[in-house]
Amino acid sequence: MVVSRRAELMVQLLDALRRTGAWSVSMSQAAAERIGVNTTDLHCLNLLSDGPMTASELARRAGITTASVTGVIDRLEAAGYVRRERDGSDRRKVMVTLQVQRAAQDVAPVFRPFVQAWRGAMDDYTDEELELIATFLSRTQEVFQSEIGRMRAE
Amino acid sequence: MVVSRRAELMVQLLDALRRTGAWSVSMSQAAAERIGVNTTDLHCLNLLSDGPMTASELARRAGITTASVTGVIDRLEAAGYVRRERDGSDRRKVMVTLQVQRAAQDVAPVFRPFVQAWRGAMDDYTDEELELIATFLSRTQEVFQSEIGRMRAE
DNA sequence: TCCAGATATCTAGGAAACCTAGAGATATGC
DNA sequence: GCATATCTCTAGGTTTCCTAGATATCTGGA
Repeated sequence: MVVSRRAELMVQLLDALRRTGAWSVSMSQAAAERIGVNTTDLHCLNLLSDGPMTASELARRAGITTASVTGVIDRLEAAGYVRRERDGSDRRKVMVTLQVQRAAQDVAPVFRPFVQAWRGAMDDYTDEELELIATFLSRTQEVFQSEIGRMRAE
Repeated sequence: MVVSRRAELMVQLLDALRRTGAWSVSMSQAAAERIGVNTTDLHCLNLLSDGPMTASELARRAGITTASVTGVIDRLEAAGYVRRERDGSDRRKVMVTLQVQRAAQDVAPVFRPFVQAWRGAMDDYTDEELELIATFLSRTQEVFQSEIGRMRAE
């Protein structure tokens, strides 16, 4: 059976995406261990780097219950990585803010060697090629986001 | 302060990689829930799709202890997703083999809508562009692999 | 050949993190 | 003003993970 070059490429690319995801999980585990937090807590720090959010929203985005997120915030706050404060306009809400300086101080050094190696691996791409890749990642993110939304809705 | 276009692009790309990793975690959670396994077990299925391996190697690659992997294999075997068999040449070893047909039957449908949507998002890339992206993912994987190795070794 | 040490997996028991259920505090709309 | 809804937290149970050590098997040297 003849398979088109295109179809072959798509299978190959999908496989690469799957494997990259697997390696990304391993990287998170290794980094979390170094930093001294668990992988869920590190994932939450990652999400919080998009900006402050309420405890509920963090729970929703992290895929855990609001009961569990209380523990996550407790641990991250004790470590000094986040700040918890009541929302002024709605005092039921708890805004969780990443302590950027403090978190970067502990997290950045762990990822620095990776980032440097990865920059090196990107050296021979042209700016145009990097833009193409960035767009690819954005599109992939969008698909993840909408499909996850659909999966959770159904 | 003036920042080069290049440096800006790298920061942007690194950020895209970080976010994509975060979405990938959410996708795994949502998929695992649908399939009816936990995320560790799904991660192991993912690793086993590279081919059969011993219990120890699975533990090492998944980043869990050999004690924990026993439980993982127990659950996956009970669900019919893997087979456990003693290695003929070294009877201490347990080879774990993905039951491809059986696993695909339950796992593929969960990812099918994502794959279709993602294929759609890739439609307007040329074959050459897809090859570029595939190479980018391979390189990124290699960096993950070597850096994780280094992190665990130190 | 036999045995000591190494290796691979599993079992037992405890710790960590997650979940469900519901309480307490605050907000909203009639 | 009060009933209902929303947001976070607490309490208690479950699952999954880990550490420690048991069991089975292999390897190499006496």
